[in-house]
Formats: sequence, structure tokens, C-alpha cells
Amino acid sequence: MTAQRRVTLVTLAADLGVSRATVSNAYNRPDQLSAALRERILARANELNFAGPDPMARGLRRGRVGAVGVLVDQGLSYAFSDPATVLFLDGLAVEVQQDGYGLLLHAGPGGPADPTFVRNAVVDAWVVQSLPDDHPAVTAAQAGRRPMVVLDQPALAGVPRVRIDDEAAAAQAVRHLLDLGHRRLGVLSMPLRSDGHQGWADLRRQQEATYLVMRRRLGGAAAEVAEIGATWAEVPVVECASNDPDAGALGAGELLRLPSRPSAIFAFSDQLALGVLRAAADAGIEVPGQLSVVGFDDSPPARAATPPLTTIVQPLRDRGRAVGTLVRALLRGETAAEPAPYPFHLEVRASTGPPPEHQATR
Amino acid sequence: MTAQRRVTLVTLAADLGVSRATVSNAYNRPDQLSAALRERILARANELNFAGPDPMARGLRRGRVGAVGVLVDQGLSYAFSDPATVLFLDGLAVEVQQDGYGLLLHAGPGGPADPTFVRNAVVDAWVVQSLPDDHPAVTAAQAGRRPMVVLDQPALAGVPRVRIDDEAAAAQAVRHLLDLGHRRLGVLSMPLRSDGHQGWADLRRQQEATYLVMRRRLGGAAAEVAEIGATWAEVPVVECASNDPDAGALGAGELLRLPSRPSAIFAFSDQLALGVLRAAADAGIEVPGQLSVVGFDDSPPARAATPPLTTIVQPLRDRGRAVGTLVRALLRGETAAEPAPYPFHLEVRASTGPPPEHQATR
DNA sequence: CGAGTTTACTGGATCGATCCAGAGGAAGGT
DNA sequence: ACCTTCCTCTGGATCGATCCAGTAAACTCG
Repeated sequence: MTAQRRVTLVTLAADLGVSRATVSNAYNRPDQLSAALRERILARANELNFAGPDPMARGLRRGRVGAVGVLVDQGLSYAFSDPATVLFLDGLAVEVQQDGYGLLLHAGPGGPADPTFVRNAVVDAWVVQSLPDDHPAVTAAQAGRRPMVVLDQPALAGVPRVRIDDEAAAAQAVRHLLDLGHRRLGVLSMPLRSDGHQGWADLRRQQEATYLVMRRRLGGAAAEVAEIGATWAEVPVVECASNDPDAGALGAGELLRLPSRPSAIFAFSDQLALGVLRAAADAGIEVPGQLSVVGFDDSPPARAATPPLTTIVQPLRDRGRAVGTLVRALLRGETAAEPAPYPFHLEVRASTGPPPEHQATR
Repeated sequence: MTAQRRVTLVTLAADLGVSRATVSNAYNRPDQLSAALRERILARANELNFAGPDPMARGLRRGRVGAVGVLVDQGLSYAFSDPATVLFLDGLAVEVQQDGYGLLLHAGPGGPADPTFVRNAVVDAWVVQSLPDDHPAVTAAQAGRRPMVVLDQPALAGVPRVRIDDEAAAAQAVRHLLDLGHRRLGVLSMPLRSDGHQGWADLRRQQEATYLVMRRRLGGAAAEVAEIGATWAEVPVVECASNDPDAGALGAGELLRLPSRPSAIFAFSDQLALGVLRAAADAGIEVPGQLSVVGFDDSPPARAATPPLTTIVQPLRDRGRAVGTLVRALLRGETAAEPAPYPFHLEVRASTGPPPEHQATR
């Protein structure tokens, strides 16, 4: 009949005639009280339906809530639809779980998290996964003065970043195509800015891309093209509005309808490359006989595709673990040095071969 | 030179010579103080690098931290690899985001969350997505006396559950196959218990399944088989250790190697059904000519498969939203009634047809 | 011009725990 | 018998905010 207050440490302590510190110790420091009393406390707690110290209050006092906030580009379903992202998150989750941290994900319908939510989020640290340079959510997260680690982009002063040498990787992919004899290249890029643009990206748009990784890859590809004396400005670059096979197929369609059709397409992600394969199949273009395709990431579907994709291999899950390791170190109060770029390599599979014009001469 | 304490409301208040309540109001109730003072406070906050009230402390006082904990079966990468789960999470995330909540995911390597983490998790509510009846993490979550909503399973007294009528859905799928003339059926089930078993599931194991949904679907299928006077015990049921195409292909292999090979396989998820398609293709068995396949879920890959899968359509993202709506209601203090089962239907596509023995007579 | 209302701001209580210095008593040593 | 050490247990301070009752001043109005 009495007004039923919530059961807390104090309720229990009063009920048992002990101090609340003792009850707290029963949960957190079993060595600080006799086993008998501890038993009695836990038993009574059970009777009173007390589930243990409130995580929130503990969080405030201890300064740790057990959550790592993750900022991903676009909505959750987009993020989750890319196996590369999923593997990253999995590696990250497994790693931070070792210290009892979970992942907190915010997601608007299609857009990334609102800065307001970022400011109000109860987290111990932030992980940023591939956001553009100027993203407001990143700024908001930085204002919170909590440990932070970035995957790939953006580059932030004083914030460790796990990445590969995207410039070198792109160069290597292009070099592979050039070595095979290809001279009519096409590039299929992920978004260069987050404005939903789908279609041609001229030099200016390339240079002004707010996604650092895209600038780097374009730069690496351009350097390699210049190497053989060709002009980068003549290489058609199509930007996809999102990173999925549908957008990739759309973009590939534009490249394949060019009067001077590319004999090779370098897609900046496997998701897009899968779209290229689909577009080629739909148009009756043989891969690699009439068209070579190179991807990026080495996500599982790339291996399983028909034909299996030649792609840049970057250890996706390992990079997630690496980010997790850095987060854990920062949360322990250690200062994490900027790690060296992660290793990568080009895995040549069946989606690339010599261009049609060379095949007769072999 | 002085010991640099963290900047808090008090620091700011002292610095400006106002009360901390006023500073708090500057952030939370702009109407409670003059615009001029508010400006002054915000400006000074900026100078002192104060990012706004600490979310943790606010969480304690307000009794709300803006996080909904999600319990999923198996590890994150498994969960995320199933498009059905991803769509569910997306719908859920979008819905709870409207009230500013994010999703907190815990994940061990392959296993679901440890009860300890559940007890310590700083969340406002729990969402349980398809766990077995007796899962310790669920028990731990219930002990926390926070709002809770279940998707599909387990059924818990007093906890609203979003689901479809799995018994009726399975019955309908089987009825479809029987109507086509199939008499040699095979069933490919998701895990019946979380013991990693892969292979035949006898009647006893079927009845003792700890996954409610699987019991229901098996029951629905059995009832329909009994309807035509056949014996359920003679229908081969293979259980897959996990819900992915690889396990599905493995299980399908066992069914397809039977002396009396089934002419139709009912898989309890599209993920498994995709595995069946692959196994059939590898074995040179035509679908639907020599083998009919029915899936469950209507996930995007089911539509895109070759041939497109006949499957039970349940609105995946909508169910996520429905769970989110219930969570929001509970968090507002409303009492949410157990919702009616969600609608479903059988979508007949190209993966089912009459059995081989009937085709000649047509 | 005085009563009533509105506006702007304050300080104490509170959310539910953990930390830490220390009290009291039992055990051990000489 | 006295001092020291160890083991249990305690109460006050604290984490960083929000809530709420209340005060003083400014404004409204017949």
C-alpha cells in the first residue's frame, strides 16, 4: 500500500541494516566483506527484485558507461548492406567487447546522425567510419572531448586514423590494367561529396571532393595514367550516388554507352564493381573478354562473383580490430600513436585480362 | 598552472557569476532566461571548451540515456549477414531515432551477449530479436525492469511481441507444394537449439526445439502434411547450424543425396533457400523442373535469385518499425498491448512448379 | 499607486551509485 | 597486558547534471 519506490542500494541497505557501501561492495568488491554477509545481501537483493547497481549511476560515478559510439555514413540499412562495413563493425565490436564495451549506432532515415544526437549520446569514445571532411557530426563528436579513432577519413589533427595507402593502392590497380595493355579506362567512384550526385565527375569536382579517400584514389590513378604519357582529363569518371550494386550498375551503364567504350573499368569498391558485372551481363558484354573490371576491398561477394573479381585486398575485419585496439588503448588513458598504413595488395582473379584488341595478336 | 579540472556547469557558473541552474537553462530551457544572458553563457562556454551538459549526468538525473539495447543471436557479422535482420534493425533504428534513441549492440565473437554485459549496459529499453526460450541474456535483461519488446521469440509473459502467425505461414507454404502435386518433401530448418548441431533432426529434437518460431513452423508444416493423410515422421528434416547460404547448401546436400530424393524443399529462411539453390545448381538439378524450393522472409536476395524464390513474405522493415513504435510507447510510460500478428502471404515466383512426375501428364 | 502578474534568476534537494579515510573489534606477537 | 596488524564495515564527499519551490525586480492595469 505504501508508495512503491524503486529498489536501490539504499533500500537494500536499510532493509538489511547495513551501509550502502557494503551493499555496493557485495557487487563490486567481494573481498571487502565476509562471504556470509555477501550471501545474505545477494539473497535479499533477489527477494526484493534488485537487479544490481544501476548502470547509469555507476556510469556517472565511474566515468565509464561501456559504449562506443559509431558514426557511419548514410542510414543503417545502407551501411549494413555493404559487407565491407559489416566486417569492419564486426571486428570492432569483437575487440571492444573484450573490455565490456558495446557499439552505439544512431541512424536517421538515409542520413547520418544529427549533430544534436551526437552531443547527447552517452558514450565513452567515438569511432568515425568514413565520413567527409566537413561533417557536422564529426565536429560535434570532437567537441565532446572523448577519445576518438577514425577509419579511413576524415584526417583530423591528433586523432589516430586506421587506413591503407589509398593512393598507392589505386595506382597499383591502374598499373595492372595498363600492364595488360588497356588504354581506354573508365573509373567508377563512390560519392565525392554527399550531395547525392550521380553521373560524370569533371576534374574540378574530383579535386573538390570532400571524401579524402576518393581524392587519394583519384590522385593515385591519375599519377599512374600520367606515367605512361596519357591524359587523366580524358579518362571518364562516373560518380555513384551511393555505394551499392544498383548505383554501380547505373554508373557502369553510362561508361558502357560511351562512343569509345572503355575496355577496363576500375571501380572504387566491390559493391560498385558488382554493379559493373551486372550491367555488363545485361548488355551482353563479356568479362573479361570484352571488359576488364577491378574492384576495391575484397569483400566476400567479390570472391563469389562470376567471374571472381580482381580487387584490392584490404583486411577488413582486421582493420576493425585495429580501430578497436586503439580505442581500448585510449580508453585506458594511453596515448595512441598514429598507426602505420595497413598493408594491402592486388589480388588478380578472373575479371581482368588483356583488352580485346590484344587478344588476336597472342 | 593550477590543476586543470574538467569544465562543468559549475565551472562556467562560477566564471560568469551566475547560478548553475541558469547555465543549465541556457541549454535546456531558453525561455527561462533572457536572450542576452543566454548569449553570454553560450559564448563563454565556447571559449572554455565546454561542449554542453554531460550526457551521462543528464542521463542519471533525467532517467533517460537515449539508447535501446538490442539482443541478437550469434555474432554481429552473422546477424548483419542476413538481410532480414538488417532490414529489421534499420526499421527499428529509424523509428526510435525519432525520439532520439540509438541502438546499442553488444557482440561476442560468434556468441550472443554475455549476461554480465547485459546487466551493466546503460540502456533505456531492450529489444530482443529472435532468441531461444531459455537464453540467459534475456533473463538478465528482464531483471533490469526496463521496457522490453520481443521480435518473434521468445514469448515472455507481459512482454509485447511482434510476430506473424508462423504456424499458418508454414502451413500455407506446404499447402502450396502439396497442391502442386509434390509428395516427397524435405524441410531445411534454422537452428532448433543453440548447440551448433548440423544435420538430421528427429521428431524428438523437433519437439524439444528451444526456438519457439521453429517449433511453430514445424507444427504448421506437420499439420498440413497430416491433412492429406501422409506421415510427418517420414518427412526428412535437416537442421542447419547457422542461418546462412553456406549452411543451407550443406543441409540441402544431405536432402538431395537421399535415396528417395525430395521433389520439393521448404527452407525456413531465404538465406537457407539460397543455399538450396546453390547446392542444386552444383549438383546439376534444375529448379523448378526437378526441384521446387520455397523460402521464408522475402529478403531482397530472394527476389534477385535465379530463379526468383517463391517465399513467405513478411514485411521485414515494417516489423522493425512496429517494434520501435512499441518501444517508444513503453518509454513514454504507456502500456502497450500485445499487438495482433502481422500479416504475411505466400509470394509464388519461379522456384516452384509441379513435380517431375506430373510434368509429362500435362 | 498598490495589488496582481510576469519575467529572470537562485539555491537546496535529488538521481543512484562509488570512493576513500577511518572506526571498531578480533587476532597475532612479544 | 599492551601494541600492531588485519579484517569488516561505515558515513561523508563526490560524480555532473536537472527539478522545483521560491524570491526579487519589473511590468500591467484599473
